Amino acid sequence: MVGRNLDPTVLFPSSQAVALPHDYKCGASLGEEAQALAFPRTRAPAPLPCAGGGDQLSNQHPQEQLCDQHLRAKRARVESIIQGMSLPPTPQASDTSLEAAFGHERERGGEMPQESKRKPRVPQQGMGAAGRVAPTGGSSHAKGFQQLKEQLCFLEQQLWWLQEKFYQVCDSEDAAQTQEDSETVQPLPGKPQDRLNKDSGTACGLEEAEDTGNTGGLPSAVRVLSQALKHELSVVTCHVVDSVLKTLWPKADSHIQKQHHSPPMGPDARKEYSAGGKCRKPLAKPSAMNAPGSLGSPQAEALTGALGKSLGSYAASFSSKGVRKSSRVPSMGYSLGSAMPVQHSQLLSQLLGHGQHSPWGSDSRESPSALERGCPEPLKLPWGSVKLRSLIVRQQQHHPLPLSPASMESLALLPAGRDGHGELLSLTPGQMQEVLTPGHLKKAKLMFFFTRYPSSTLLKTYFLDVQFSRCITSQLIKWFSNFREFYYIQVEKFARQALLEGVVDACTLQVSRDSELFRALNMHYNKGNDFEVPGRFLEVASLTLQEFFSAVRAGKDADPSWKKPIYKIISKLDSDIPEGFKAAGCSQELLHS
DNA sequence: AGGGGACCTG
DNA sequence: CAGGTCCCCT
Repeated sequence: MVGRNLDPTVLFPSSQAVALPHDYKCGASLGEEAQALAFPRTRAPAPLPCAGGGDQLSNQHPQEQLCDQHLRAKRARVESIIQGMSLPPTPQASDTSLEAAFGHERERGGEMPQESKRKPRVPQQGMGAAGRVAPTGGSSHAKGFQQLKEQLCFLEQQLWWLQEKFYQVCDSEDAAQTQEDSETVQPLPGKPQDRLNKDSGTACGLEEAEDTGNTGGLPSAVRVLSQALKHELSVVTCHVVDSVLKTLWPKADSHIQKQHHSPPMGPDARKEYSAGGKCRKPLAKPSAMNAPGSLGSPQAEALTGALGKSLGSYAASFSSKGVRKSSRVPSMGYSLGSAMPVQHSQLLSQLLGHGQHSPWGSDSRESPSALERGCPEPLKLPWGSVKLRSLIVRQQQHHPLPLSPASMESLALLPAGRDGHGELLSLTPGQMQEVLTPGHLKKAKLMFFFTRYPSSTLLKTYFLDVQFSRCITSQLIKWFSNFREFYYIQVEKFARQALLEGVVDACTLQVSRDSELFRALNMHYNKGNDFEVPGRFLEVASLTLQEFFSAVRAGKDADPSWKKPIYKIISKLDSDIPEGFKAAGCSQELLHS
């Protein structure tokens, strides 16, 4: 499936839509920035109304003064809103200043050419507390707070985007009016700061646009439209702000407390969290992502593992034993509290008519269950994407990039490391040791239903996602050797049992799907019974049983190598393996099915 | 499930 | 010698 890679332009297909000024600052730093950007230098250089800016103001046209005052008042309101949103939830947390928290982003902002500032800059919800390398000791408390800030930032950016969206509509209407300003101001095109400050007063519907004079010259119909749109925008904005305050703060407290009482995501905690992922999943959209059998889960878990392990915080695997038929809700264990921003981004996307194709890339992944389709398309990625994925994971380790939960999700869709747990060990260059995973084992077991004696060349063609080495090859060979061993032991056991039970005719020994022998074999090779065992296997098993029965009855088992003729017979009964097993990543999916 | 050794074979 | 098989053991 194309589009699963992590090319930013793919991750953010409508990056223009989410484009935010690169130098946009979250939280406390916003005020300063907004001042600088909101007011053209040629006008009042951001004086406070009662702080001695009077001289400059008095030089201005009375109407301009009025306008300035309005603008300043509105700016103050917006700033207070945003600062309020960014305030630390607890006094202890206030020592981590937002300035410091986003300092690196500020630095980056200065280096970027202005046009590229529209690059989407979404905070790393997914990495959050778990995936970030905390430079300063990094107590879990601080991490939690840091993450909250990032969530805020995320929401704020959506606010900006919302406003920009609105202005895309209004721009054409405003063009005539703003042109006269542009002669003195020359604002950068498409800078939301400008726009925000132009219209920030309408936030929460406190005032309407006509006060600002923005719509002064417009025809009344356009004006009505403009006001209606602004009103809608205000309502949406209010909802977002409200939900930030309502949803985030209580959560913040609980998280921070929780983090104080537990070590950062030990194996047990990880398991708990994975299980609890169901509950934390956003309720917003029942479609797509919450769909039972959605493919998000296993890979997401793998990613969770990758991220967790990237911290070296734990080394335990947590292979899911979930049953496929039960509605396995994807457990997006990105990190603490990540569900909320996803929810909001989806909500906003829908509000803005993006539907499933949200700029956060959380496209629907509803699809038939993995085995019905053979192997899922996200897993049919070429090995190159694994490298890409590892690259990104590594980059996130050292230089965390702002990745939204949804983009982390996309990342999760890439095949994890060979081990199926996304261990970074296998992602590090030089140590790119290919390892067979539990998923590969399961795949091999299923393949055993078709072939008992696969050659190494055959194995190579069916484990395309494995970089074969001498070790890998012998490991796989060994697996099948073990499979055969178990298989023959079982068959021999049942053959002897049949003999003891007085079976006379070997031909009466048939292995059916409800026979004990089949159940024993199926239990081992097809645990979970989520694979339709081919009828051919039953025939082979029947024949094996008969051969063993006959041999034992003939007393051939006195010969130490009495099994070898049987092996020879059985080895000729291999059948073709379905092509579906060739799909790269199939093993990953099988592991979780 | 899988490690390891003995043994066979091309 | 490498690859493969079998057997024993944990």
